[in-house]
Amino acid sequence: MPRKKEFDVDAVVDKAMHAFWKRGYESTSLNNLLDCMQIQRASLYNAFGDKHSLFLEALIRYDVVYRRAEVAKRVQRPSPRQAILDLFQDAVTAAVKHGARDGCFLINTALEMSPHDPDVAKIVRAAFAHMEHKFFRKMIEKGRAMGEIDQSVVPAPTARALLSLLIGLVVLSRSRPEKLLLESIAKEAASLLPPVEKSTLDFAPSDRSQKLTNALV
Amino acid sequence: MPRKKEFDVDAVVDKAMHAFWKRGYESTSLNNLLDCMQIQRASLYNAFGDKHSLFLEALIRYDVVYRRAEVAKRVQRPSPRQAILDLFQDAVTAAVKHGARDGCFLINTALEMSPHDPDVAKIVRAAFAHMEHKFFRKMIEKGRAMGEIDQSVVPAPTARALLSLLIGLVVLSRSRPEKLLLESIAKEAASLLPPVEKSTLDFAPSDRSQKLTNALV
DNA sequence: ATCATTTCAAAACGATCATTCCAGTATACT
DNA sequence: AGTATACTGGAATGATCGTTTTGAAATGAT
Repeated sequence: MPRKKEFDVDAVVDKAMHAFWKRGYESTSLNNLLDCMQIQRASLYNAFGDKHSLFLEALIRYDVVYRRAEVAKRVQRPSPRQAILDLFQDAVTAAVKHGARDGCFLINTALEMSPHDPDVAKIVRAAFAHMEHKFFRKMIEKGRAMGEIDQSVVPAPTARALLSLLIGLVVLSRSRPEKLLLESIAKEAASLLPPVEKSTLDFAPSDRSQKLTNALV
Repeated sequence: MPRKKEFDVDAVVDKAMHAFWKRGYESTSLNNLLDCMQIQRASLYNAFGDKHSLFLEALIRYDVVYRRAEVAKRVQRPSPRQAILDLFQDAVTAAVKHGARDGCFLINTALEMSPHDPDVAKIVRAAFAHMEHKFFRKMIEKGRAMGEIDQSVVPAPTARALLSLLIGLVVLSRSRPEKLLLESIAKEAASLLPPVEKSTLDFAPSDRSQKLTNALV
């Protein structure tokens, strides 16, 4: 009966996602979207309803395809502590690389729309929570259990601090994409994750004093 | 010869600032602005040129009146370390307080406009740099000199990390304004600023292990 | 072949956008 | 008094916004 759809829905949502990612919601016009998506007006309204619904689909797609899939890969890494530090390093590399200055779609959206748009707020909240619990906290707990991260590191608050540090890094990268600056932030993440102490002392010096400590034992 | 201006320019820029702060640049229409500023169209264009110029004035005013004046007050505090921690605590309090959910005008703008607007980018860059150098780094150096912050804390990278942590906190507060979550981030700032060790050991344990360390001496 | 649906292409909708222009009036200087 | 300027209150501009509608061609199942 019906004629078959002639475009790949996922593919055009992906294109819309990149358009919204680059310019935000308000600054991306329907004409911009149609140019990027290479479909007709009627097709867009038929497939997605309206601009706002399309945006939600694009945002969810970003969360699922870009963030959660990425997290799923990284959680399998053998060293949880290194997985966290690598995430920071990769964020720096991505921010510095030419042409990749659009930051994070979720963070951009969190500021532009979350406070005024409940639908968006819900997605953003869930995405941040996922990153906090399913990556940072999980990796810290795993690292502690493996004896790779010191027991003095309390998983929940440290996970939050790492998320906050990462978000700050991404925000800063949009106005100051200098590798040195961003890298020194990434390095501070390590300070929040002191490795287990090999010394016989029953307390844990910070990562910063690690060298001196090792000289003592 | 000329008739005197009948409105206080600073006062109307201040009102425009709050309008832009709340909704961003694109979502704030001329009519919105006129309603908030309580002046006529002609007066706005005569006094400021156009919307974009008005925005720049509003952004500069926010930086100078809100951020730099605030920093100027805080740098005079007797305890540099406490001044930094208080800044975080105050950020949490402001974010949680009802009706104060608009975040930071500079951070909002950094994401909405910086990548596409060189004029804005310049102001934002300078504002972040001011916060980093004239507050965080300066306070760390002062704290080290006073013997309040451990010598193992390297001022420049730690200042950057604290700025990043603060920005992350403010971003998160817009989608997850839960006091407990934000407070635990604020507390982690202390981990980056270990106080000087009173023990006879010549290395510095982290703030986290402070309690155990004190039990030893 | 018929009919439902999707496609393409374009026009048209009403609303809103930033900006300009206008006439009329009030104020402050020479 | 005269004149330059800033005010008020609108109207008007041209552009763009998101969305709806229209009409014709293409497609797929009964």
